[in-house]
Amino acid sequence: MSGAAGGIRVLLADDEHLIRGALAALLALEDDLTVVAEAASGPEALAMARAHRPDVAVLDLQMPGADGVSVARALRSELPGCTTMIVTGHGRPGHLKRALAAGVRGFLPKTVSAQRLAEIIRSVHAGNRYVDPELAADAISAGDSPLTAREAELLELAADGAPVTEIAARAALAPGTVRNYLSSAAAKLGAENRHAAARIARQRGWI
Amino acid sequence: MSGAAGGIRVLLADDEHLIRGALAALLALEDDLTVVAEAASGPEALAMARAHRPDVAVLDLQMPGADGVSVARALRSELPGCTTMIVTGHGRPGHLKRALAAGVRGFLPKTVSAQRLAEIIRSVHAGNRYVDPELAADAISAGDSPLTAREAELLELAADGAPVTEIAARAALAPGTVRNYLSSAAAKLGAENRHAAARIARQRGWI
DNA sequence: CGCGCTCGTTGACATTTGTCATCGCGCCGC
DNA sequence: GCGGCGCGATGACAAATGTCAACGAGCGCG
Repeated sequence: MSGAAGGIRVLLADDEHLIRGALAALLALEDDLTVVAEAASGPEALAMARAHRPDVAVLDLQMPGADGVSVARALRSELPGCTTMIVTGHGRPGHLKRALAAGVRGFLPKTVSAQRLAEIIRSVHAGNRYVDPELAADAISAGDSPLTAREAELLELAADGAPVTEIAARAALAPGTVRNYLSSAAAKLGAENRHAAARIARQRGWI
Repeated sequence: MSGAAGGIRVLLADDEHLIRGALAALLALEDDLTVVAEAASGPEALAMARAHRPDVAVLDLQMPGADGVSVARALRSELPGCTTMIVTGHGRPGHLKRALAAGVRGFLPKTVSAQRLAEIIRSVHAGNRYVDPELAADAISAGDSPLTAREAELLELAADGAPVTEIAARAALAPGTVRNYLSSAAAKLGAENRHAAARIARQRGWI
């Protein structure tokens, strides 16, 4: 099931051409790694994976269409033999949690070096897991989301600054109910108001 | 004043090791480009520029310490012979405007290819300017900030969801005054309230 | 100079938002 | 079955926020 003579077959997905191309060139220097496909969006990454059946998929977290975690989840069911890794610029604790739940085997920030990335690709391909220590520490200290499903949902609707009446309309709820949930969410997050709460929740990756 | 035998001397500043390293490797393949220094933060970029006096400085917009535009401004006065370029993941219209005001000669998103980047480096080094067409269109359609200095200042203080009283204290103003500015800013931006206004202003790069 | 203009500032008033006490519902253990 | 418990929902009340009209300071212009 592993790569052919060329070594480990890698899929690279990142919407930033500059980075993707540069990365491809750099990984190509490693004898045992072969970049067999590149993609600039979530759907494209999926299509490429179906067509080229890579051993390892290196996915950016933020891509147009579908984020890295969604792609990883889809790959897990469609191509069980393909190991997935997430690479991200700014890692939010919640993302890491969701990524691991989606079967991702590696999670690291873009601050690592290319050589380190190559090592990690080999490592996860060999069956190990790798999570960036700092991101792991953040995730642990941030802990689980204390929000109920309803609270998270309403907080997300409130995140763009919409007034309560609009949120109530969109959620088909009474305005008072909405206020109550948001108030509760803000209290749990230690925020002064729902807007600050939304910021915190987003920062932690909880919405 | 131009580069020595090695060609155009380039400084690369980006906090993402992965990208910076990969980019350096890729640019090194071009005969007429030499990466003489790399930096992972704003201050480091400045120090490196002072030490190595590059012909062209390629700066990421978002870096720890000081953003690319600040670095460009500092370089403009300290090393007039050094041409500056900004490379960014998500370009906001206001950033482009500020960058041009800071004397930046090139502004492009990370979605361009490495080869294109090399061409643009040569072009700006030759005295031309380059602005990504799409970013330019965004900037033009977004237009100038309609906010007065005070409005922008207070909107920025309001951006993290702080209550009005706290903003008033930080700005040494009466709460009513703060409300009035924020209200005015929200009206100009077509927002329902100050939080939505802050989002819009940030998106447009006006704060 | 005196005029009109804009910006910064303020307090009074209406509206929105946050807090609280309360109620109904479904679920689990006993 | 039934009492306790947590979640979802609601309205009354208090506090924060947004809206409005107004005033003074600075500035360009006839």
